[in-house]
Amino acid sequence: MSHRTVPHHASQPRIPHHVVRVRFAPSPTGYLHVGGARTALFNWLYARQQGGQFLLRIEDTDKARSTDESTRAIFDGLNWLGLNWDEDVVYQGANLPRHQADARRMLDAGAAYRCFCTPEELEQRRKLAAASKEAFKYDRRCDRLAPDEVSKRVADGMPFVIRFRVPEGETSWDDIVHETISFPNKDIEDFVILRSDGTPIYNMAVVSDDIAMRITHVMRGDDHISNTPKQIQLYRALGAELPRFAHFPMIHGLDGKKLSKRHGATAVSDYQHLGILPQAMNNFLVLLGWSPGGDREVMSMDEMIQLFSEKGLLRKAAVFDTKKLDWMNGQHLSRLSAEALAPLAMATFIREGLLTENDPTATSPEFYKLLDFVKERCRTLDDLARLARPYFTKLPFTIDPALVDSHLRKDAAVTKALLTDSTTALEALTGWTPEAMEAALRAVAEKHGLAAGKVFQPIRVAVTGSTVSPGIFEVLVQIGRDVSLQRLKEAAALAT
RNA sequence: GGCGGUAUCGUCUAGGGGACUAGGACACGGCCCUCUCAAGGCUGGAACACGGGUUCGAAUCCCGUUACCGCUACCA
Repeated sequence: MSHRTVPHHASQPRIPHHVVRVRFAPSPTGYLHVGGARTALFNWLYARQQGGQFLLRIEDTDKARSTDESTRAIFDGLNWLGLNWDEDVVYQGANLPRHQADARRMLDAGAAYRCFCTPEELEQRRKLAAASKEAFKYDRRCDRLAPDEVSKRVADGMPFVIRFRVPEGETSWDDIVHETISFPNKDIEDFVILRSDGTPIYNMAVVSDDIAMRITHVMRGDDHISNTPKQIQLYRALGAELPRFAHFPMIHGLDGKKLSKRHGATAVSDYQHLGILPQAMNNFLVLLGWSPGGDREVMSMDEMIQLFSEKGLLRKAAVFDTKKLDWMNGQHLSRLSAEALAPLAMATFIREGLLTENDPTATSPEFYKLLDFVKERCRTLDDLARLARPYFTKLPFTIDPALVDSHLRKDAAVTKALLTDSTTALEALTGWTPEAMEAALRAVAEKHGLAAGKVFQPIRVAVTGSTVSPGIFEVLVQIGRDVSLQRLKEAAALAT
């Protein structure tokens, strides 16, 4: 049986055929999860590198599961990641008339036929096949109906679906990731393209939309590999040029199973709220299923665009193990200039009460200096806010009671003496410089017969309220003379 | 069950017939640096699923087995 093509006369916007057009087509049935984000990222990188277009299509045809809230979550996630899309968002549900028209064209051209079998009958036959351990495949009985009989049933108002008649032969394509993949057509059943209520089935809607959107490269998860031969048949029957296909490997959970909610944080927004930088998230995701080759790992967005290649695409599913994400975030955090980091850290600093909306200090040289001061020892934005807090000297300052006990009240007498001597020594300084402080404080340590660290650590706790900070002299400079001395005195008072 | 896909350290990966006593990164251990914590440096343990071929030679090519994953709806 030879397949017939349907003339394609819908008018299309004129787009040079060499321009790459890719799309991300999520269904709005939940948050944007990391697997979807990775697919979006790959498409975006490819488009940006090729100077093409990255389009967004919301596949909202499943009215029961789709929500506006999910659509917003997808927008928010993509925006946060910086994966900006071109042109208007396409809502699949709005294209129903075209989906129906395309199905109709195939029916009229004889590439598809009406099927009057009810879901119940089909279910029955499926069970029967399963019982005798046979693979069920629709037996085309309705394709053998006489034309008169078909007309009669239609006239009688009998409900029917439209099935695509899969021609004989073999369907194969040159996948960008997998090279040649091929399916014997005998293993593809005559699939439904239009339901009895007139709405399209997934494969129908996708192909109709991808043709209309002039998609040149369909790049998606490899769970779509077995949909591809069906879609290729549809392209052919519709007389449309085939896009190139790329099937990316899946992302699995730690247990090797398909990633799902029970694997913990899988929404990109989870990581946003955990203080992860968007570029670190992208960097981490891009390495799941792609490698630039060699030892390259930490990359800026621009570098990713430049380096992204078909050749580096992997075929094996990757396990989503976020241990490396924290490390990667720390790398990006320290490499970012304070000016670039400040806006990214804004939300966290506001949440932690260090800044307010539109705070002028957020763009001040002092603030940038502070970020540079602490960023290297941070892995997340939360770390950054925590470490920066002691230097907001206008804010109330308290020392964690647990630290008061462990660092000030333990050996209270010695600690008190150390703190008061240090305070006196620092007060006597003519210049508030690291060099002068170091000399003075090491002298204090010597006087007490202690290692310098034994003096520095109580001071650190006294002035930062923490056991972790940059070098203590720089800390004292950053905090300033008056506040430093004041905090030292307060800490000494606590050491009893 | 049928069809399709995949298979290198715990994890992410380099590797595309000899350069492999298999490299890097995360994580873990040790050491160095050091006023704490990071960062950084050095270092240790840790992998080519199995079996057949092809070849002078295979992690790399072919076949099979096994395991895992996906699809198998009038879901997307």
